[in-house]
Amino acid sequence: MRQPEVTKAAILKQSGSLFNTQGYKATSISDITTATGLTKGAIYRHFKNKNQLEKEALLHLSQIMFDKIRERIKAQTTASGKLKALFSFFETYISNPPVKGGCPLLNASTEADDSHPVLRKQAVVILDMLRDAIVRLLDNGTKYGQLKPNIQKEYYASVIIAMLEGAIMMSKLRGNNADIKMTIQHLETIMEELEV
Amino acid sequence: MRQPEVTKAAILKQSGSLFNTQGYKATSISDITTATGLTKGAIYRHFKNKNQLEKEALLHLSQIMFDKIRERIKAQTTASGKLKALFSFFETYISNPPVKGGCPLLNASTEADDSHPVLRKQAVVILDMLRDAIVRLLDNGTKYGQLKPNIQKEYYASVIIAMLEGAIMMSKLRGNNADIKMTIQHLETIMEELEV
DNA sequence: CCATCAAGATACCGATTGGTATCTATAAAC
DNA sequence: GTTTATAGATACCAATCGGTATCTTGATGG
Repeated sequence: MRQPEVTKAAILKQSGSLFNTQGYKATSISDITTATGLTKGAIYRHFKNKNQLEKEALLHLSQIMFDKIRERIKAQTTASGKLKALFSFFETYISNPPVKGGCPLLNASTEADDSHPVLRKQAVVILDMLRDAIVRLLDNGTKYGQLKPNIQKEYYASVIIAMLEGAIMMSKLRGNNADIKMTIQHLETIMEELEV
Repeated sequence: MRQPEVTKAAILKQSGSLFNTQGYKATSISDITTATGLTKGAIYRHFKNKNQLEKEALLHLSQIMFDKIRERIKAQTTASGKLKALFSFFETYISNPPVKGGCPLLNASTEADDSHPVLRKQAVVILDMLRDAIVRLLDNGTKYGQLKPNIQKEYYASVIIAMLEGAIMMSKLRGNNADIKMTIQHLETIMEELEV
């Protein structure tokens, strides 16, 4: 019954969920041992310290997120359709969250930006991945003549991410998805303006 | 030299700064005693427990924020000018922050939403105040014929707040104000569409 | 079937946590 | 000038923190 990879995956899954709901600092190693049924010995065998566990757990959370996004995007054929699929993914973030506790990028960013360089660096990487993905979608849209040429891609990527993350904060705080719905409605009108 | 109100104000100021940069959970009472030069006895005389101190400190932070916003808004005469003044206030949030550690609403929201009901409730109140202020600005704009009639005020308030908060997260994480600048540029084009 | 080595459990460490009980000192009231 | 109330200091508490050293257990290669 000894499967180190399975154990490590279980630690990442449980700790990721706890970090994303309670916060990184607020989640203790003891919280993770009770959640996993393992002991400190098992955890510190796979991760050299808590910082490293936090970093890997955040990466794991973002991978879950990106997998779900990719899945939805692949089902669409046009750039505009793919972007709208991305928006609708975020709309389900409140009612049917892929990971408990809201957006891992938002949570890690706000907790880490001033006091946790390791976590912050990992969050920057994730933000870059998200931005690059959106830029690529826009770029393909213009390349295949689905979107207007000369679109300021970085500009729209910033606007889209800002709106989605800000809306998640609002809806998460209020406990309903009214804000995220309105925000996505606006993002969809932006998209229509970009279509040829 | 005994001035309880002054002492309480100093505790709120210092603890607010610490909570907003390090996080609420990550800031200990000891951190606050060293920052203020006071002792635990002084702090627990003015606040019955840490939760209460956190709540009042968040309110104090938001008051600083709203005071600065009001100041800028008063200098403008039109609804559109007042809203643009609000945007430009958030643009200075990174380079010249009125409170260290980014937006108190964003920070408290993401930390509290799943695990800290007291702080969360206070954050909801602040979000409501911000939203109401924007709705009122839009309402006055239509009333005085400066903005188009039949504007969906709640819709635009949501969009504006989402964009500002999301942009602060991004710029704070990256350590530059490129994202917030682009986002505000977009908000200004939205405003121009709303003008008569 | 046994030796080996790593996976994981147990037990412990000093430091720090939020909180409290008690004491001292100071400013104001009379 | 003495009393009184309270602001604030000091000293302490059990619980918990992240981390480590050590031990036991289990799977595997020979």
